Amino acid sequence: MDSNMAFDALADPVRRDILGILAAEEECSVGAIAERITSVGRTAVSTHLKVLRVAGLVSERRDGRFRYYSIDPSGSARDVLTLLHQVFRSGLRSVGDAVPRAVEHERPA
Amino acid sequence: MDSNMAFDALADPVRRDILGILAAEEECSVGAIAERITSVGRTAVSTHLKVLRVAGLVSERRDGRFRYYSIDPSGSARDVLTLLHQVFRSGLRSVGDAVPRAVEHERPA
DNA sequence: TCCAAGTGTCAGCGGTTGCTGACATGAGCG
DNA sequence: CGCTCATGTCAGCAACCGCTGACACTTGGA
Repeated sequence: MDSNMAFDALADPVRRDILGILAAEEECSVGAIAERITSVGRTAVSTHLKVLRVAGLVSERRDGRFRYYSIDPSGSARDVLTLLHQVFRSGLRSVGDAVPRAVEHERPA
Repeated sequence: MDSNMAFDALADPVRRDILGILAAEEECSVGAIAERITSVGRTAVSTHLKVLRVAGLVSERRDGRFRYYSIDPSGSARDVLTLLHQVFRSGLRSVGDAVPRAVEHERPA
């Protein structure tokens, strides 16, 4: 039941902001993320990244003094999505159809 | 920005339990739900249902002294799913395909 | 009209969480 | 080596959250 932590991690607006940045940037160092997050300091960003990593939503790559974080699409996000689909199945047929199609013409920056 | 409340509502395990019950029962009174939730009392269940309702995840129908709650698939759950799909797009192609198919052979208890 | 059932609301408390500043760690560089 | 940079970790505090018991409200029925 790893999705417990994932749901918890997703509940924080700052953490969702971080995920948004990573979704757009592909890979980002802690400092680069902290520069964009103006609501809290670097320490808080570091802690948030740990929560996201433990929850299995992002992955970490170390390179020298830097640590690069990126979205982990094969992590617990799958469980979250699956669970939500099971609960809200009816009426979500359109989302399940529309979203993957919208992904097609998305520009990978 | 209604999905903020939805993410927050989904973060609580008891609330996810309630959603699971409603997903299986189609429609349920507060007392019936509280009977199945053994971890907390009726008061807490009532409060949780309010959170879920304000967040746009469940809908309420009043009938006499009873209040029947049910999943609201057209509520903010769509926004949550859409947002998650946008963030975790890559590698979720399989989920977007597999889940709706898996729903087919789900036994309507 | 009175009472019981179903539910919402509130005060109060205990536990949790998130933020910050200070310190620790570890890698590059002179 | 010694210094600096990038980052993690910790203590402490303030804010928030969830649970419960008591009470209020509404509805249905005798």
